[in-house]
Amino acid sequence: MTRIPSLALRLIQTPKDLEAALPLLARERLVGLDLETTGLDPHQDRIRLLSLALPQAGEVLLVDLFRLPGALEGIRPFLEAGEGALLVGHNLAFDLGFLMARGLFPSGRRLWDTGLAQQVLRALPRMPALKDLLPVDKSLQVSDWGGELSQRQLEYAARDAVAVLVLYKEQIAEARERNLVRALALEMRALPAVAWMRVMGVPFDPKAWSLQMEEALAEAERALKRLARFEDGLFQGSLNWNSPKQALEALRRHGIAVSGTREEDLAPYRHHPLVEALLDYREAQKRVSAFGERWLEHLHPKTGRIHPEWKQIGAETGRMACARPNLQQVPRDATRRAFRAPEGRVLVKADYSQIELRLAAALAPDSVMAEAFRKGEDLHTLTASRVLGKPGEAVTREDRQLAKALNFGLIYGMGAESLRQYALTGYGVALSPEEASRLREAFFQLYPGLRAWHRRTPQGEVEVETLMGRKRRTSRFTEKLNTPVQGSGADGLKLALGLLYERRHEVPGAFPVLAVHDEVVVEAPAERADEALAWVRGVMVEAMERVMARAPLPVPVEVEAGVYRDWGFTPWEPSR
DNA sequence: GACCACGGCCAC
DNA sequence: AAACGTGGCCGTGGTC
Repeated sequence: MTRIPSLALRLIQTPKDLEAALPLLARERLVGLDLETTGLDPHQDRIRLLSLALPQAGEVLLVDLFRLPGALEGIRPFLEAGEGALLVGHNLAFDLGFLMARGLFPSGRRLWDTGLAQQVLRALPRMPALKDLLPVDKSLQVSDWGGELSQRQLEYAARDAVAVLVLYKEQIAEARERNLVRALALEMRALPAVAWMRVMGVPFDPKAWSLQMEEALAEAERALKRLARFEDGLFQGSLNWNSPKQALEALRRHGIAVSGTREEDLAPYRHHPLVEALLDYREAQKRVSAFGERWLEHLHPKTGRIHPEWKQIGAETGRMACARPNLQQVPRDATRRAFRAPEGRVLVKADYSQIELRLAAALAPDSVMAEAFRKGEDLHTLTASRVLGKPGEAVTREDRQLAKALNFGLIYGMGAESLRQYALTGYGVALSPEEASRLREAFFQLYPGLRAWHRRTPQGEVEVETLMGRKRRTSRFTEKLNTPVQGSGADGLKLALGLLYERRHEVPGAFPVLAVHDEVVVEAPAERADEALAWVRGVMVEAMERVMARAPLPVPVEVEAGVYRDWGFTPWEPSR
C-alpha cells in the first residue's frame, strides 16, 4: 500500500491567517480538497472545516469556517478560476453540493474526483469508498464536527486531503498508460453539472401526486374485489395477491396452467376474468407502492423540491443511475404531471431522437441505416417497408410496431425465439417461430453493416470501448454489442451536461433538473423560455455530434425539444 | 431489527 | 450456431 506523507497543519481561524495563506494557493499545481460538515444535507447542515492540501508548500490549510465564516469568499477566486491548481477530492459531488448551495461554482476542467476516476479505471458501477483505495482512517468521519476540534480531528481532516493527491498520481499514470484520459476528462467536466442538478432538485407538486395516488388506490381496491370472487372457501379473505407464490397457486386452482405469473406468462390467458383482474390489480398496486405516499418523504423541508441521489456512473456501460427516489423510472403517463415548474417558470424537455439506433449505425458501421438517417427518413417505417416488401405508404401502424421490435431487439444480438417473445409482450405483435426467423434474416439482409459488425465481434473476453474511450471487459456477446452503443450515448449526454454547466451564464436562472439517458429537462424562467429552448437544443446537438464524430461513419444527431409547464404533456402557453 | 434472494415491473 | 442491454424499488418469504 502507498504511504501517505504527513504535511504540516496550518489552522486558519482569523482574517490574518487567511491573508497569509492565500498566496500559497497560487503556486500549487495540485490541491487536495476535503470538507468536514455537520451533516450530509447542503441545504441544512454547515461546513465546519475546509481542508486544502498544498504539496508545494508542504502544508495542509485547515480553514475553520465556524471561526471565520467569511473565508469562503476569500477563497472563492481560487476555487472558481478557470485556471490554476487541479482540485482533487474523493466523491466531490458531495463537497460541490455544499459549495454550490453557498453560491460557489468551480470549473469542471479543474476537478479530479478520485472516486469517479476509480470507477472509470475499473468500470465499476458503484463508487468505492476512499478507505478501500488507501489506508485511511475513517473512524472520525461521523464525529462531532460542531464543537471544539481536537488535534486528532484536525489530523483526520488533513489526512483525506493529502491521501487523494497520492491516489491522483497513481490514477493519472494508469489513465495515460491505458488511454483513458479522454473518458476521465469527460466525467470531470460532467461532475459539477451532476452536483448542480442534485442541489437544485426537481420541482414537485405533492397535491397533484396525492390525487393520482388516491385514484390508483381506488382502482387497486376495485380490482381486489374482482379478485375476491376467485378465492375459494378455504382461502376466502386470506389470499395475498401480492405474493406471486400464492397468486400462482390460485391461478392453477382455476385451471390456468402457467409457470409464472408475469404479464408475459399470463399473455395467453389475458382475457380470462381472473387474469384480467390480477393484471389490473398489479398495475394499480405498482402505482400505489412504487409511486405513492413514500415519495412525499423525499420532499425537502427547506426547498420543497426532490433532491435524488444522482449516480454519475451508475452502470458498467457508463450510464448514469438515480436513487432515493429513482427519477429515471417515473411512469411515462400522467404521473409525470406532478413534476411541475414553479409559478413564473417552465420546464424545457429535450431528448435525442433514436440515439441508440443512430449510434449503432455509426459504430457498425451500416451505410444503409446511416443513409436513411441522413435523408431524415423514419427508420421504423423503412425497416417495415423493406422487411415486409411493401411501399412505405402501405406500412400500417402494426407493421411499424413490428419494425420497432426488430430495430430495438436485433441490433443487440437478439435471437429469433426472443424476438418472438419481445414482439408479443413489448409490441403486441404475434409471430410464429418461422416468421420470427424469416424477419430476423430479412432484417440483416437489409442492414448488412449490422450483420458484419455482429460477425466480426471476437469470441472470448475482450475489452470493448465507447466513442470517448470508456472501456469495459466482457466475454458476453450481447454486452460486446450493447456497451459501445449505450455507453457512447451516455458519453454524449454527459458532455451535454458539462457544456450546460460551463455555459450557464448564457441563460441566467436556467439549470438542468433531470437527465434520463437520452433526455434532459431544464428549468428556466418563463420569460427566457425560448432562449432556454435554443440553448438546451444547441448544446445537446453539439455534444452528441462531437461524440458521434469519432465514429467510423458519423450519422446526424437530432434533438426534439419543447417548453412545458410540467414533465407530462402540458404545453406552456406564452400568453398565460 | 437488518439483511438477502426472488419474482415482478417501472424507465431508457 | 446462438446470445437484446442498462438500472432501482416493491412486497414476499426467509435467515441471522
